[in-house]
Amino acid sequence: MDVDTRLLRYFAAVADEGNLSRAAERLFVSQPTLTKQIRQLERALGAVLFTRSRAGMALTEAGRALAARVPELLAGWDEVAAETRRAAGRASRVLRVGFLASAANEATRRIIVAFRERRPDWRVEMVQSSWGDPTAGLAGGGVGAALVRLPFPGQDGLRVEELFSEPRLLAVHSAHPLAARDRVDFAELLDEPFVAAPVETGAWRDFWLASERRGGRPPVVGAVTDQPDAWLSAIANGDGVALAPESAARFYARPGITYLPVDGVEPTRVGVAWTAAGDADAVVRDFVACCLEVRTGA
Amino acid sequence: MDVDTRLLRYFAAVADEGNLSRAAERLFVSQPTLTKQIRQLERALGAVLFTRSRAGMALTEAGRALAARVPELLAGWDEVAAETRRAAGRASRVLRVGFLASAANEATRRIIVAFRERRPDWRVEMVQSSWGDPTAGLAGGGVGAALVRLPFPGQDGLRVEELFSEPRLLAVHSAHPLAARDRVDFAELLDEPFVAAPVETGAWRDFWLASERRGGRPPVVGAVTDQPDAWLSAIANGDGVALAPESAARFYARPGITYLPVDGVEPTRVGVAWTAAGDADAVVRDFVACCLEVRTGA
DNA sequence: CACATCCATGCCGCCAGGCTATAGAAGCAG
DNA sequence: CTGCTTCTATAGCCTGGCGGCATGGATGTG
Repeated sequence: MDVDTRLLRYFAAVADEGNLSRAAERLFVSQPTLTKQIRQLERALGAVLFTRSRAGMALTEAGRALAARVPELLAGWDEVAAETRRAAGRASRVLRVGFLASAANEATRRIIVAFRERRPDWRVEMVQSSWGDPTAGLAGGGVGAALVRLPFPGQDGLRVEELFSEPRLLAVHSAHPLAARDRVDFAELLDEPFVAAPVETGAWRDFWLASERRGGRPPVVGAVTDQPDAWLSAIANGDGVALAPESAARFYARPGITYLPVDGVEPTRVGVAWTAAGDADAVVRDFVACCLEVRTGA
Repeated sequence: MDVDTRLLRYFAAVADEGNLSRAAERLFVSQPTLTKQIRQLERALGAVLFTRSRAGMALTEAGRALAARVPELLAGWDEVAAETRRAAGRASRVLRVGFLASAANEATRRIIVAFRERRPDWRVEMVQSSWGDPTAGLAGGGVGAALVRLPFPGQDGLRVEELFSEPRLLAVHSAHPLAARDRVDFAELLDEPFVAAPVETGAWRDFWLASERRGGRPPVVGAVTDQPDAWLSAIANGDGVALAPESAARFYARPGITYLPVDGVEPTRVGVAWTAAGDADAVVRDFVACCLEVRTGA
């Protein structure tokens, strides 16, 4: 029989959560959709996978058998898709490099120029990711290397080299009372609503909320965004303030947004990341070498 | 990204055939459908998988990378689905037994009774397959054992025990000139149109066409069917004649069909088959033991 | 007993998979 | 050289599936 990996992901989420409503929320679909999709998978397989009750969804023996194997199936497909993309890139001599927001700022250009000098018959294709994926595409296998902001979830499973750091500023809408200040201390911001990254980005979101500087107090979240333009709009609309790299004042200068120096928060660090498999790839190694070369020269 | 195994099967067929039109025919979809589905897979992956030309579809480097891995992905899913079904069967103490047409004739009943005596808390669920699948469901993993007709393609990869054999008769429609005969020699039938099984059943179809008794002459195929009722209809309609097990005169007695003894063809052999994994399954072993027990008593 | 929470069903809208018809390009045979 | 064949691609249409919302039934909780 045929199956869509989407159905398998749905199944895995329900198996993991033990509850259709929570799994639906996690998958960004409605609960009736999920109940119908799970039923369809059961019909297609000819096996009951869950027992239903007010307490939620408990796996049956067949369900446990499937739950044990589905992760490797999904991972297998992801790996094959990634290898296919890598093969496509090699064939067309294109290195796909993932990035978030402004990547490595002005250094990005110098890195690409250096790479072109080193490998004139290759070109770099910059592939933007949302903040929902702080690995900038590495996790999904669609890119060979990525320019990232540290720290981020999944970092431990990747090769990472820090390139440089830059101080962080506070971004506020221009009518905000703090906009007239020369600088602000983070301690003054504990009750300010913040524009945050999605919850599933974990440590990355905590970093940009400066959670470890809040003395255990939870942040006030005014909006959640995962792309720069949405983030800028939320700030300009007064939904919240945000910590931003210093370069944002140059790369994201926007009417209605003021950037202020802020004391009491660590600088943000920019790095280059790649997968362990990239170690065996001379093209990826060359790209990383160019990043490190540009770092030294900066 | 998500993918449907149907798309991967389509890709594999095109990769194998090198031609959309032939692959479409093999997959029982139209050529425009296939061209659209392959394009969609390429868009989803972000990689060109084929170069197109009047000569057909040639794999690119990315296509070759994918083609190398897709069979194991598809086999992996099939195996997981089969294991899930087996787990479901164990949980509900149901042994699913595949069969074709009349299974093991009257012996079927005796086998099931014997199995019930041996394992009173279990039951047998008989699962019919079409002749398109002479393994009677074993290949797809939906059954734990199967009552089969020998020989059949895929047999070498399974465990098989012959149970008994029976002579073959000729089935003709009652207005056929041969219907009045007491018996017929196969040599007289070389120019008769035959009702055949699907081409992809290979050796099984050859067996039922008695191909090795035709001195190299290709059979005349009047119709192709894959289920008993369609087969009987085709014979009764005069589309062709067919070799049939002797038991067909009892199990498929039909107005308008006459069964005649025929000389010059081997008898048909009935067997029980199961997968190598079944050796480790005590329930499957017991079922096979019951089959052998009934064979001895026959 | 009222409410909350869980899963299931019904209905609707939109989109995807499949079809037929047909077009364009290119190779082949006469 | 021309007509035909064969290959893939596109357009338009139809039907079924995916997803939503509204709501129902069952059950646990305060």
